[in-house]
Amino acid sequence: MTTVGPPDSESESAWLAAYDPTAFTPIAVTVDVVALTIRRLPDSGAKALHVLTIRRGAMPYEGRRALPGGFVRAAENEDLDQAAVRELAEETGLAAHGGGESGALAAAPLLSRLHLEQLGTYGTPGRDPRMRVVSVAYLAFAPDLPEATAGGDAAAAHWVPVAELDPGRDPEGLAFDHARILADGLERARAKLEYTSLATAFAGPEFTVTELREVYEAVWGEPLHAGNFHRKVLSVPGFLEDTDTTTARGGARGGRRARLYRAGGARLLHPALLRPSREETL
Amino acid sequence: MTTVGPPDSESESAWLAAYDPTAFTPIAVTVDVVALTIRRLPDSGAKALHVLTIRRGAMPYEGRRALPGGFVRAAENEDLDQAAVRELAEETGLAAHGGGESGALAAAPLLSRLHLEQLGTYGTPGRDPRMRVVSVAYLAFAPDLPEATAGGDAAAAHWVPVAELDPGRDPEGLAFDHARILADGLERARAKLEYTSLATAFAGPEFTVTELREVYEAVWGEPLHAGNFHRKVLSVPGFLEDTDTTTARGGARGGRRARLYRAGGARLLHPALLRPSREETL
DNA sequence: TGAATAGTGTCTGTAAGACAGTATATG
DNA sequence: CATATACTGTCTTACAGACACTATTCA
Repeated sequence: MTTVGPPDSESESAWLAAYDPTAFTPIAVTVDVVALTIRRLPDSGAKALHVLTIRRGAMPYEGRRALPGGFVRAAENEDLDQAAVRELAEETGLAAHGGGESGALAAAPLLSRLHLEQLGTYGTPGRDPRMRVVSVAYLAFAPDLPEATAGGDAAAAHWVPVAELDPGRDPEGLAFDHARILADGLERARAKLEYTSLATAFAGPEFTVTELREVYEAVWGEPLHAGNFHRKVLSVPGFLEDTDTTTARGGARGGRRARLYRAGGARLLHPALLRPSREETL
Repeated sequence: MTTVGPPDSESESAWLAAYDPTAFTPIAVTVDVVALTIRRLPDSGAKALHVLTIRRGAMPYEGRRALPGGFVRAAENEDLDQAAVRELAEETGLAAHGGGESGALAAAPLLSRLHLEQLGTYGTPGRDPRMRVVSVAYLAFAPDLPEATAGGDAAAAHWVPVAELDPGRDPEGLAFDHARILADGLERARAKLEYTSLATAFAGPEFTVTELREVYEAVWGEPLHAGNFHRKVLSVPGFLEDTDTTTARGGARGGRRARLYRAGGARLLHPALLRPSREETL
């Protein structure tokens, strides 16, 4: 650290006025993760979008669902992205909960197909009743992950269908402002499917066009025309790459075998796959 | 503030382990603002996109350009958005620099047509050599503002054509990671022009189609076909609203008078106005 | 063989871009 | 009138959605 002169409180060039607790109101920095995956509903067997939630084990909002998250470990020089990966790994139990700095690294292989991006930062005073907390929210997409098992905490982590958390259907709602964060994350995810190849992050390394369509249907929450979808995705350059293989079997009750594809190199889709809805939404 | 039990360091439900300086590495929270406007270049007279910058008056990066920004005033319960507006108002001198909590409010009338949105959060360890700083970046769009005058600080604020800050043309570059933040802000602005009515935020309350086209050309940095642009923007429902008036005069060297429009109610454009570039960008 | 699933052909309406033309202002 | 600027017509190509059709596999 370089030593600098007098404070200049109006710009980043200032020294923190702080280190004097009487003049400095601390702000805690946390990360929260909206982790999305697609899994079958236990009852209907239909594929639906799920979000990872925990049960809070302490006040406030004790017993309520919340998004996984926690403090950024500034003392360990932890980056924001690292903190998000670490929290996700700990909550899903996908990495040994050995704690310490190895957490994020140990998770790397299992979470390798994970897509992670920053969603936004939520820092309204009062969003946490205890103190001033600024939370950097992340959005994570992953292929179907194993049932989450709580890390070391008392909190139990579970995949919950996003439809169950819909305001109105959910009597209690998520803790803090997490309902808002989730809503922002869902809108971001829905929009990104339109013009990026993100949907492939929800699928395995090889997938059929039908499986890809089910991803779009689960995230957008509406059925798509199978035939037109098929022709459209194959016409986008660089989106899908043919593996020249097919599934081993057709449908359970008959049906043609489906061709297998892997994600192509394109990250931006031209032309885009626009959502059918949002018409006359004036 | 509610009193809670023992710390549970893995989730937001924890008390800060801190207030004990030996166990707590503080993180400073700041806001930085990418403020964009469109003004004529002094020499050519052409309209170009400008960004607001200050000259740093203290180490590190003393004398270098930087984005305006500063600490969030946690002690005053300041919201992140408020902090961004306050910093912008102070740096542009658009509000009395009376300081204190009235800063943001006093700026409201003058900055009323301002569009402000969160851009992203930058918190990589080491981005500020002095201490750990997490900065929430904001993107602001405004019609041509008066020449910025430094607030109370020694720093001088100026509108700079973004082309001058292009890596390669700019020998020294912006301080900290502000070049990256600016690049992210520009890409966001360019993308948002495509599918939102944001361009009208750069224009006055009433404007011609040609003025609107100049906004798109300045932000995208490439010429557009005047005729096709004209027909296209008028075909988007809710984008433009006819005022049934025209400009007082035609062009300086002859030419028809242009019809005046104001921004319509639509915030999302259907169909979108896609950038001509980005073709075969595979 | 019948049903289920995968994939294709074709038609229609909408929209983008190229380009040329018309309308109305200034000097 | 020459010229500059605003605006419109029309043609071609591309793409989205509707719908019907063919292809292949399973029980």
